[in-house]
Amino acid sequence: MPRQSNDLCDCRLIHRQVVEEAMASALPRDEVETLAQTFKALADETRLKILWALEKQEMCVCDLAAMLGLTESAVSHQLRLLRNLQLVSNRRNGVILYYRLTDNHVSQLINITLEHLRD
Amino acid sequence: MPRQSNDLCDCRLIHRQVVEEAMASALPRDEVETLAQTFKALADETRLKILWALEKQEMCVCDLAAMLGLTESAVSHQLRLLRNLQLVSNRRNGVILYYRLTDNHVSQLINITLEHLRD
DNA sequence: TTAATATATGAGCATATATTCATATAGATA
DNA sequence: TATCTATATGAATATATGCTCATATATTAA
Repeated sequence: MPRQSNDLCDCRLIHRQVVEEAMASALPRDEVETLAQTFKALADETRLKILWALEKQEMCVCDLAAMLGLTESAVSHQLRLLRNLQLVSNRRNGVILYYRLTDNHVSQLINITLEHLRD
Repeated sequence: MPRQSNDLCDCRLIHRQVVEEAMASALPRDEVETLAQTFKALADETRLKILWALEKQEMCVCDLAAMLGLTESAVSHQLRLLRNLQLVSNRRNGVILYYRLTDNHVSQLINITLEHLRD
């Protein structure tokens, strides 16, 4: 097993040029992280259902809990995650917090992905 | 705490109509699952790097391992996952398996998401 | 056939994640 | 002020996930 300890790695290198090209055109570290973080937000059925519902109308925490059949605590935890990523925002009306999508980027992503999956 | 045991759920129901509308326009179960599965595939930095690289050129397992600084076993496990979702395919040339994207749907999704993140 | 190489796979481990339960907080109401 | 309500949060738990190590498989070469 030919190994080389150079600046690339310490495992086998069959196509050195290919590897160097791939590394040269790799995504910047921060963009990979942000991409992964965004897809992680969408990689959960509960969050997908929440985002899908908020695309149509704003909803409070207990409405979402009722819709999902989950505790309000579970929904609140997920909303915090989505809030931290600025995917959802809320407005307060008295005691009730109404959640909505911050913008339409997320729902666009979901819809585009749906289209891809449907063909 | 007013509770009702009806066909919706057993938690508080503040806006019954809103909840019913949300449930009526909810995504079908299988589409939510497929969506989540797809986003899960993209929700990992290693897999994103692999897909990004394969968008430019086909690569074998050890090339990918060299590029990523991971063991070939780790890469092989991720490739199996991507293969099962039919996001990547391979061709054999002797002992070497060359991996490529099955189609351009995935890279389109990544690129669209990147654009959204950049503004 | 035997040995070597490239990749695949199963088990195990460490970490991440989603939910629940108990409790805290903030605004409304008496 | 005191209390109630809607939501938030921390801790705990169960499950999922990514990687490593050891081993298996498939193709080539001797």
